Amino acid sequence: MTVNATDDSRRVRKRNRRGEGSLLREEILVAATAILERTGSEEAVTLRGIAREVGIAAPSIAPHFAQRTDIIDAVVAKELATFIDRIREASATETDPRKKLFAMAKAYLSYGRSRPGRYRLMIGRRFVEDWQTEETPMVETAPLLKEAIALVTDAIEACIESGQSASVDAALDTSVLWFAMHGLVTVPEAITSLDWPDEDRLLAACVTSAARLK
Amino acid sequence: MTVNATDDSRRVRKRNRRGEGSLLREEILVAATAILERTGSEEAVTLRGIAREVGIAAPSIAPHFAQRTDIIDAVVAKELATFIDRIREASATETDPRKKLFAMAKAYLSYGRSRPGRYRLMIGRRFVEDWQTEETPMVETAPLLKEAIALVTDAIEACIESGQSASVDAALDTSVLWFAMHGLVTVPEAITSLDWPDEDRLLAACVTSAARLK
DNA sequence: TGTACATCAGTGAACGCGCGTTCACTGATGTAC
DNA sequence: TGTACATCAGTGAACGCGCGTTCACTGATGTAC
Repeated sequence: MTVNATDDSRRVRKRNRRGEGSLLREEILVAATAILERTGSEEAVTLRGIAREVGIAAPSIAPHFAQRTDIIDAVVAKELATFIDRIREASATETDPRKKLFAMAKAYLSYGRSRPGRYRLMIGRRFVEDWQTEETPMVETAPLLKEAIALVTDAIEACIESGQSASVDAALDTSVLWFAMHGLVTVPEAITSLDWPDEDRLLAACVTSAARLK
Repeated sequence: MTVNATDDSRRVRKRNRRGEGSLLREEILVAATAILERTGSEEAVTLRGIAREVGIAAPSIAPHFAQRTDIIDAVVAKELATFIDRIREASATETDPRKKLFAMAKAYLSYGRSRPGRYRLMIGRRFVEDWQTEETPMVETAPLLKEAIALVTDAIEACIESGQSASVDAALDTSVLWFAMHGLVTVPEAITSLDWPDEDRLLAACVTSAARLK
């Protein structure tokens, strides 16, 4: 019986070869993501927990990430890139602006549904951070977000031009669509005591109302 | 110098008189709410932290709450009641259904803005809980929520009847309005790197689009 | 081709901290007589 | 009216736990000669 019982459960792991030490960085991020998604809690992503998952000693994380929050930041940055990719790809699959809007909304929803822990962290992070430390700088999200926002606003404008939308302010309605999609992803997931309408109908209703489609 | 330095910072507090021991229960809830609102994190609401805030020893909480999560549950239950009250009051201030909708939406937004920690906990709690423990029973939220939902659905239906709304499914659009309001409360608060439109315009856009007002 | 050695990748024990929880206790106060 | 005492409200020291972090270390491996 060893003093530290967690050693028993440590995964077998081969040390990286010389010059390949930075591979561990990726393993750390994968483990942090897995823990986050499993627990749904940012606080549950601890250095020791990650170390256990990867099969290393906890201090081995230090050369790769100075602070625990840097790991979270890296996970968020990676997830945001993936998320925006999905939106971009969805937009590219259609040419009709109305279909583009639906495709992007569907991509948004299925992303949020398939990786709820990461989605929540990505959209909700700053809130807690600022209040707790007042110092952690935010991941540079604005350029990527603006790209996705522009895709939606352009689609709504195209719908207005083709007479498919009654919107008079595409930028404003883009925000409304975002809000509605965020609610669609998070609210039914949280409030399970109610009978929600069918998800496809909710999705369609969010898009048609926010973009004021006729 | 005492061994436990936190004793030094403990608030001065008079013990309750005989038969009034349950007053401490209220003090515990007030302290838990204060910590939650200050930190924005449910995990930051610890028994020792509450004890420090109230000015008691940590074990004194045990007779009032068997588990830490019971305190959170009690805070959520209390907040939900307050929240629904605000919506109900807002609805009662107007007779015109269109104005009713705007009044309720405004009440929703100002509630969320003024007590963001509690709002997030109230709407987002089940998510984390289920994943972590699979056992904590949810506060009985359904009846209160259904009451507020009915107020909104009724208002949308009245708008349809008076020709003010183009909605064809008031219940469905009530969900959309909820989603949009939830997004309005939480997304701009979290994503501060973007320039958001004016809040009044966002609020108006959420209501008019979700309820399909003409 | 062989070998010495610097360096890289990571270890393991130890630390102090805050946490939830236990358990024997204390002292004020209401009440029975 | 006075007093003994049961009870209520809460204490304080101690526990084991998981955490982040430190620091001296180890042993495999690539490279210079």
